[in-house]
Amino acid sequence: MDAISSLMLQEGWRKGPWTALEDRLLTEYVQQHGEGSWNSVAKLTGLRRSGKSCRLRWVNYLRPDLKRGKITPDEETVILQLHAMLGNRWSAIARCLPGRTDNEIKNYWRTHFKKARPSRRARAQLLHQYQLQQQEQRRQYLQSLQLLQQQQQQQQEMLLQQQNQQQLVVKQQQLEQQSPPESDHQAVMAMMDSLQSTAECYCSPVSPMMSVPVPEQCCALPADDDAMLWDSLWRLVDGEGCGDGDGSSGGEY
DNA sequence: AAAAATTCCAACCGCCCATTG
DNA sequence: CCAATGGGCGGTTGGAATTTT
Repeated sequence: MDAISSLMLQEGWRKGPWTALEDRLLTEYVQQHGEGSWNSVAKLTGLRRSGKSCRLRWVNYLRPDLKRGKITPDEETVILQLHAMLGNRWSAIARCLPGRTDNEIKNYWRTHFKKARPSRRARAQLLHQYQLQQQEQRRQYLQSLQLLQQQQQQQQEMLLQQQNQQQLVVKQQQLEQQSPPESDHQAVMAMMDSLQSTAECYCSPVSPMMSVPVPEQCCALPADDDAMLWDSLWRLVDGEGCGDGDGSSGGEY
């Protein structure tokens, strides 16, 4: 409690819910003197309320032109459109909705549209959807990986076959030329080396696909504590959202 | 049926700006 | 020019009512 508030209480200022009598005194004051000069309400009526408190009570509750009851779908549309344009400028939005107060609109927005942590049931549903999505992504990934490996294997086999055939042709040509046994042996060894290096190249354990993290590593999430999951989910959602207009609010949205 | 969670809303708080003396 | 005051505004709180578990 700040110094002014404690001083007000010491001097007998009332706080909290208004009584019917206080409402009547305030209404009579406004009828006689009009709106404004709120600090003189206490002096003239004997009401033990601060000027600020009187103004708030009048503006948000006692004003005769206030519209009671729930916000209508039409009003909701106006609120959404204006908030998209103006951001959290509740008083400006309220001026476009006769009979509604900035406080009312602010409360309505916070209750219905503010991005908040969803209910337990909603969280469970979202988590279930997320898990199903992850399973399907993992399945598709493994399937494509398998297909790619099969293709690579086939290519490798075809290449080896081609090279073997070439090797046989060359050897036949060399035999026909009746070259000396030493050089023949060297040529065969060289060809063997060449084949070996080609095969190694294709069977290399560091193929590009293998550098991609496996799904199990990608999807490693804490089993019990879903806080991190929700944090990242809301961050994802935030990233897709349209932002907050003027961005003037202090960390709430 | 009861406890826990969530929604709703009146009221307050603190900051800012305009006015006044 | 400057401090005091009044009024307006957006953010936050507290508790009753309602809904969910």
